[in-house]
Amino acid sequence: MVQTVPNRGSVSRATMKDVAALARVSLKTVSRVINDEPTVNVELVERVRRAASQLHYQPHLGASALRRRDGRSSTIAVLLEDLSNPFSAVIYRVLEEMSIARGVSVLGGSFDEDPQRERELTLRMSRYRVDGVIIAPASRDHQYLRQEQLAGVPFVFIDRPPHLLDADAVLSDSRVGTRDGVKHLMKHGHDRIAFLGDLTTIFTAQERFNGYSDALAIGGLTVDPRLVVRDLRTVEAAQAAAGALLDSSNAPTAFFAARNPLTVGTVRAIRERGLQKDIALVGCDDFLLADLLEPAITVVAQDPLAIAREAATLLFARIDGENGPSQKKIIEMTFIARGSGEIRPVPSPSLR
Amino acid sequence: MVQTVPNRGSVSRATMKDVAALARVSLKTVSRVINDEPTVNVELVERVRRAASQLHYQPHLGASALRRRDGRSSTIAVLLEDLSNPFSAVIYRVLEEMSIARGVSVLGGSFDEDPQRERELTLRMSRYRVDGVIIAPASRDHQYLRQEQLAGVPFVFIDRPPHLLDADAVLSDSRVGTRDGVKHLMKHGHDRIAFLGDLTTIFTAQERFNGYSDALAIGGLTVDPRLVVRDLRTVEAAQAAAGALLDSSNAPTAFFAARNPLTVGTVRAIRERGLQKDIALVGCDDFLLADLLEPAITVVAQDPLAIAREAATLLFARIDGENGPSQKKIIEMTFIARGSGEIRPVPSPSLR
DNA sequence: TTGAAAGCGCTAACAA
DNA sequence: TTGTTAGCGCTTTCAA
Repeated sequence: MVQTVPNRGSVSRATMKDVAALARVSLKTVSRVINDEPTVNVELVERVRRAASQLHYQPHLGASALRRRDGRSSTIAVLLEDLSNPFSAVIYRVLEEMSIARGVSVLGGSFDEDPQRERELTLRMSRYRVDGVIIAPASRDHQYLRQEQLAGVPFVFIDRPPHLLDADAVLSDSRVGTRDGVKHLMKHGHDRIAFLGDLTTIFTAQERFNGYSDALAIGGLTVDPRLVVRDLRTVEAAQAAAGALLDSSNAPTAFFAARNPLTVGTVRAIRERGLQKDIALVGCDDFLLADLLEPAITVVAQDPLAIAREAATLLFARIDGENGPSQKKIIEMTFIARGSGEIRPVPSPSLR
Repeated sequence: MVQTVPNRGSVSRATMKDVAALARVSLKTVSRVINDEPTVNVELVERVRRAASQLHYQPHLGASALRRRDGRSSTIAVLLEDLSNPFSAVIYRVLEEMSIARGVSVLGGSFDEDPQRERELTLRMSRYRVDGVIIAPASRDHQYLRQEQLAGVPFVFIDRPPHLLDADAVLSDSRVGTRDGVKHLMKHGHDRIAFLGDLTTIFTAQERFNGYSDALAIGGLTVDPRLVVRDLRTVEAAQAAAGALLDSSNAPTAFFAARNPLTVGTVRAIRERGLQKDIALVGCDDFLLADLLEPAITVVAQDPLAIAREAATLLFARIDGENGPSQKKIIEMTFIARGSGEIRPVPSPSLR
């Protein structure tokens, strides 16, 4: 019954023609039954269904898409920075869920902040004739997508807005979120707050830096460039940068880390030096177990679930023919105080 | 230049025919150039390339697949429990990476341990005529995939083996890994070790329980059913179960948590009671920040990277025509001592 | 080396 | 209500 050698390609799949022959009806009648068209005699429906099931018939979506007027492939593309990072993974999962409910499958892609790869992946998706695209872009020039748009493919940008292209977008209010996070530190007496940021080319990284500047300005402080380190990508880079700051003669009393891995790197640097009770820290983006660290990490959290839901809603509306002006949805960030952001500055000039 | 209203569907895509007309060659010559067939005059190649680029031509993979002999869709399916959990996310990401390198895209799906959904999703993938499938199944009967296999679609099972179906598999050595983890606790003086496990229907969950029994047997101990709680799915459920055990009259001195969320739930229960210095814990599966908790969590780690690499290698070999007997690859687990597993039992009979 | 004709599996348009 | 014919965009086959 169960064979030892996987039997490959020995049997070809049944087609509508085969089903039609077995059910003794025309090809078109099978097509009608498969597509649930109501104008078919119940008896024939029954006969076709039986034949299809007997032959294990599975419709060929590609062939169907090729011929239909709308050309729909029942596929969307979801292109994110890195599907293995928790923020992206949650977004992907929600999009998948909402797509499945519509009978649509998801082609996924990651491009790690590489604009060149973004372009390649996106244009590759066009070869699959996806019905729509949700993208968190790495590049800052999206004119190359214009042709796709003209061909009728809707794009929804998430996390970062489109540049030189008119398209829907769902964004977090990073600037305000960061501003509030930094203000929170200032309220607790800090005036030497370091900022660790991601690539300056990334929209949200820039927004977060702006929010940091805003907060300082509101408090009558100015940005001290010696306390700002940007273009950090990894836990290790952030750990090194935070460590160097802590070891310097004018060490900060608090950190704002503008992205998950940078927060983790900062925690490590602070821990290494045994300063976890003395140095304050607010992170951007929540992460699993942030509440189990000691002290627990205060963060400004994005809402990946809400972002994904909004994005899917916008995309499917476009796919269904909505063609009003492009929409921009802003999802607010949430401040979560847990301990690390409520540490007051240690009065002594030398911390160690 | 940039319009206000996204222009949808106003322009149709260029086809090979259009490119042929512009380049003043036949359709077939365009096909040859697009497919990099060597037998085309350089001058014509140049002309076709120019025309294609001018028209923003993108080949239609669906149409191509429909006609070609091998019917390849340049697509594989990756079906996992939940793409938003870190273990799955890493696997997905690696598979995506290896696929892209071959010019193949990935259709993803999650089915949350629901056998019914597994079946629906997998059969849906068949409508896309995917070239192969990588699956971490929820069900224990995979005969329904037989037809797909016969139609030439290779399947590679990961994390859990195929049942009633002959197919390749890449598995972790959960039983041995767990056994070693539990033995480690016994070596540190524990003889009342609780086991928290996932759904008993899940292969790996069963294997891990067997490993636990093995370790106890080797040490001359027997399984105390009052210390075993299974069918736990969430952090909250594990937290409640671990808490109840800790509060009981014969509380364990150590825990083995057979899956990530269960480990986290156990940590929470122990913390709530201020017992983190008294109760030992070994978790199955590593997780981010396990080393930053206090105490840091000792785990038996799987290697999702290696699993994904092996699985992709097997799958692509099958796609390339390899048709030897089905393979079974076992990936060893790694023991990582970090502190929580090295706590010795507190001598006093009442811990609190 | 290049091209013309047929047809992959399906749906649109129309006829019976 | 059912069937026939044409053709979606491409590759195969075969002829030039």
